[in-house]
Amino acid sequence: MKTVKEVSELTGISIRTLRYYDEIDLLKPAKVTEAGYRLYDESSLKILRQIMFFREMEVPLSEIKVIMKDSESDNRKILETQKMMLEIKRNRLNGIIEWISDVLKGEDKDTEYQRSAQSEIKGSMPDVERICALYG
Amino acid sequence: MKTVKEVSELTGISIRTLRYYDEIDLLKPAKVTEAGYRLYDESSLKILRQIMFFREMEVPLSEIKVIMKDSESDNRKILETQKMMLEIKRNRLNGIIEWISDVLKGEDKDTEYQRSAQSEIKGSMPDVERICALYG
DNA sequence: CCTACGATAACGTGGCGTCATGGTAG
DNA sequence: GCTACCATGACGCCACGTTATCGTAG
Repeated sequence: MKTVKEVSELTGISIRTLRYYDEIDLLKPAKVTEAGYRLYDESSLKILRQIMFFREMEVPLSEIKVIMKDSESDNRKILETQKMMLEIKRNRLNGIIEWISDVLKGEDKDTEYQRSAQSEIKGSMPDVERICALYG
Repeated sequence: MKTVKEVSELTGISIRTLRYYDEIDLLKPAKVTEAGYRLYDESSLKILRQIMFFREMEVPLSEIKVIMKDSESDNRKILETQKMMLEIKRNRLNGIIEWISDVLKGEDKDTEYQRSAQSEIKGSMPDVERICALYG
């Protein structure tokens, strides 16, 4: 049985968010103590990780709730749904990456994209650092 | 010169959002008519598409503003930043897909994941339809 | 008794959606 | 003069972050 702080540290989900998920009946604690303390078990963690996944896929919490209820305790079904979503997303990414690569190639020959004042890779791209900090 | 509705239909960005981006100085219209009508040109559309990209990558609008200002008119730099972000994301997706595949394989032999009441692929996975409608 | 951690209000924020009300272009 | 579009408030919503205030476990 884990407290909110322990779960938070294990999963990266904030305590506030755990409270909120309890409030909207998305993830109820496995037990609540006399004093009202939320306690989570292993099964809670598993559900929470699935919630985290769908959230990363930008599925609204209301929809996640339905999914989790529909496929209640059918782990394989959830995993297959997740795998499918990931593959769709990866394929889309590959498409965009190819497209950008083409544009970058085309830009060297100045096709359709006007090139800026020589580009010259100035300052080794400070943007990249910003993004990595945010995103990597 | 395109009106808000035209831009909205071309890009899928709502009129409200265009107004909001104007309001927060993220994307100002190229011109404003006497009567206050917002008018956008080709360059506006290009910028808007870059904004859309970063938004899809979950970069907050405040950060997008900085990026767009930093790399002002340096198209190649923005594109390279975007390509890098996409590759990072794709690689992460591949990792997760592999992981799920392993879990699904392992589950057949009942390793570590308890299998649900036989799974039996019931109803050809209604979740999948939900997700596709939302997500595909 | 102190400190670290728990709880519940309750208000704030980002990124818009959604009216309501009124001006404008063709 | 009608209709389709434009504008500006202003309030609503989701998914939390952030105090503020108070109880509790060790």
